[in-house]
This record gives sequence, structure tokens and C-alpha cells, in this order.
Amino acid sequence: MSRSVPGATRRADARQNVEKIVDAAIDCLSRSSDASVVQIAHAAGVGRVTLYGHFPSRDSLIEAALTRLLAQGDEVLEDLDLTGDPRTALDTLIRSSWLLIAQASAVLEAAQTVLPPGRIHALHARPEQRVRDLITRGQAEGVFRGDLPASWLASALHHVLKGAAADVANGTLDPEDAPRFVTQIVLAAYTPRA
Amino acid sequence: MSRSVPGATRRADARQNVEKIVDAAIDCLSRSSDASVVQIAHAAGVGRVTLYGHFPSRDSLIEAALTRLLAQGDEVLEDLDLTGDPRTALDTLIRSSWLLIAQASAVLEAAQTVLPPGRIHALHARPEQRVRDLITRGQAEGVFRGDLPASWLASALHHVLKGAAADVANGTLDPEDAPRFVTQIVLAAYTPRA
DNA sequence: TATAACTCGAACACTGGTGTTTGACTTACC
DNA sequence: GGTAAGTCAAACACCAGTGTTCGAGTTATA
Repeated sequence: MSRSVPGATRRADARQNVEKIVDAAIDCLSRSSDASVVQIAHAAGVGRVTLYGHFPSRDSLIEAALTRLLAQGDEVLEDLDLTGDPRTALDTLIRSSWLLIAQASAVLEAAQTVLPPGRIHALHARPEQRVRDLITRGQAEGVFRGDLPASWLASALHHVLKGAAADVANGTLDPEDAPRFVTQIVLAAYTPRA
Repeated sequence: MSRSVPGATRRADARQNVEKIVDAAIDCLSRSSDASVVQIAHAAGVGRVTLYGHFPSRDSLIEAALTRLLAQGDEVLEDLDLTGDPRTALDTLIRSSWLLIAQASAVLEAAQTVLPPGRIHALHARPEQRVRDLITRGQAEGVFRGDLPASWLASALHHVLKGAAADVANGTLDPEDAPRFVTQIVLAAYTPRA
């Protein structure tokens, strides 16, 4: 099985299957946060036993899915230029990563019930910090309101993003409109009081 | 059992227990949307068999909890004066019902996985319509922005409300601050573009 | 091509939930 | 005070999911 020496090189098809499984896990968990191992294995086009050959438990698979998603997210954020006007920076941030973030928070929900809180926090600390930095910078420059704590502004963004994803999933919101709607709501919400 | 003639008067302690069970269901389901019948029965201080004596299934109990919550919510909305400035109306609406709405959406989440969509929609149609009316009136009066559909404004309010409740539940947000923070975010988000 | 790595279906044990029955007990209410 | 109504613990059948084992078959790769 894959449970050999850590540094050992595994067969190509095995590595490929691991990828397929994680992909399928992200896909299934995004749709329903309590997707079963059977569903995920089937979606990956792989037998259940094979899955357990690569991941010792459902929990570890969820952790792998979350890790991959957050790593991707961090990578996207890394490539963005967020140094200009905080408002346009926020706009580009939302536009370029909203789907990813939405998926991540769906998988995150699955993880909440299964992984220790500390582990979860450690995993999404980096991307979260980036958003937080952008917000506090905006506040310092007087472009974002300073009468509410940055943590709440970040939280509100998160909730709207997640909610928009849910709306898209259940057909209430056109995916075409989603990022624009989110941006406009959030930018207005962040504007200093007149 | 309670399963006798529809109009028959049941014993006082039985009626009382039904109340206790629904209370406990709301309480438990608000905390975790997949609370078990055992947990709910225990929280109600009642045996499992007694619970099944009053509700034929877990699903029917969830429906009862949701119905009661939404009826309460509608009652609260009914008593409010929402005829003045839409902004202050929205403020009073949020302040007086935010906890109720937050609970309702937690129970709603439990219901999503269990009740037919049509049933759910029928149940929370009235309170939702009231909020919708307030928003469209605000838009008509030019106090709320008209460049985004009312459905999305309502949806965003819902998501922020629900998210704030989640933050309070996990200790990230002071329950004292919550309604004010929500109001300020949402009012700003609803303000017409300058 | 030989062999180790991998896949996979079938069957198993285990857990935790739902819903039911039984029979003895308690209690509201006439 | 008698009785119907209600409570409840224990035990049951059932189901769906997790995780494991086995053994036979397939395939990458050296």
C-alpha cells in the first residue's frame, strides 16, 4: 500500500488517484458538507478500498482537501497586487478568489465537525491574515470606516461571500452576478459614515 | 397516546411536555443542526419514548420547531411599527428580532436536509415578505440603493445576521455588540451610491 | 518479463442513529 | 378513589456510515 517509507516514490497511477480523490472530495464536500466516503470514492472513479489505501480515515481526507484548497487560495492571493487603493484592491481580491473562498468555506464547514479547532485555525491563518491586513490598511488610510473593528468587517465579508455561494448553489443568484453584487455590497458597507 | 381524536383535550402534563420538547428542540438545533432525538429528549427532561409519543418522527419535530419559531417571529414583526423612515424601521427590526432570526436560520438549516423545499418556503414566506416589503419601500423612497435587486439586499441581510449569530455562538463576537454591528454594516450597505 | 505496487469487490465488525414494542409505573382528572 | 392517560427504561429491529481484511486480478516499472 501507499503506507511505506515516507520518502519512497509511489507509482504514477497511485499519485494520480490521490489527486483525483482530493478533487472529488472538494467537489462533493462543497455541495454537501456531510458527503460520505462512498460518494467521494465514486465521484473520483475509484473503489472505497483504494481510497482507504491512501487516506487512513475520512477525517484525514477532509483535512487534505481543506489544506489543498487553502494552499491554492493563498497562492492566488500571493499573485495579486493589493498595494494600491484598498477599495480597488478589495474589488480585485473578491473577483479573483470568490469561488475559491466559497468552496473553501463549504469544506471548512465539513472540517468544523471533525477536526480540532486549533488545526483548522492554523490552516487558514495565512489567507485570513492577508485579508485582515488589507482591511486595517484601508482603515488607516481613512478609506474604510474606523468605527467598527477590523475583525467584524472581515467577518462580515466572509459571511456575505459564503452566503452568495449558497445562493448560487441553490439557484437564487446568477453566478455571473455574484462577484459584482458582493463587491458592491461590501464596498458600501466599508465606506466611512458621512 | 396523544394519537387520539383530533379535537380531544389532552392532559395538562402532556401538553406541557410537548412545549418542553419543542423548546428543547429549538435550543439544541440552534446549537447544532444535526442534534439527535436523544439529545433533544434529554434536554427536555423527558424520555425518548415520550417524545415519540408526541411526534411521530424526528422530521415532524423539526417541522414543529421551525413552525413555532417562525410564528413567533411573525408575531414580533406584526407588533413593530415599520411605517416611518425605512432606515430607522430596519434598525428597530434588526434590534428586536435578530436573535430570533438567528435561531430560526439555524433551525432552518436543520430543516433543509429533511423537509421538502416547498414546505419550508411556505412556512417562512410571511416574515420574509415583510422584510422584502420594507426594502422595496426604502428603494422606492430613494433611501435604499436601487442599483441592486431587492432580493439580493434581503439575502445579504440574512447572511450577515446568520453569520453574526454564528460568531456569537463561537465566542468571536460579543452578543452585546452584535445587533449594533449588524445594523451599521447593513445600513451602510443599503445606502445609495454617492 | 518478472515482481512489487496497486486496485477492487465482497464480506466483516462496529458504531450511532431512528423508530417500535412491551410492561410496569405514576399521575391528572372525573 | 377509580381509571384512563401519560411516562419511561429496556430491549428490539433496522439502517447507513466507517474502517478492516482477504484474496484475486491488473499494471507500472526496473
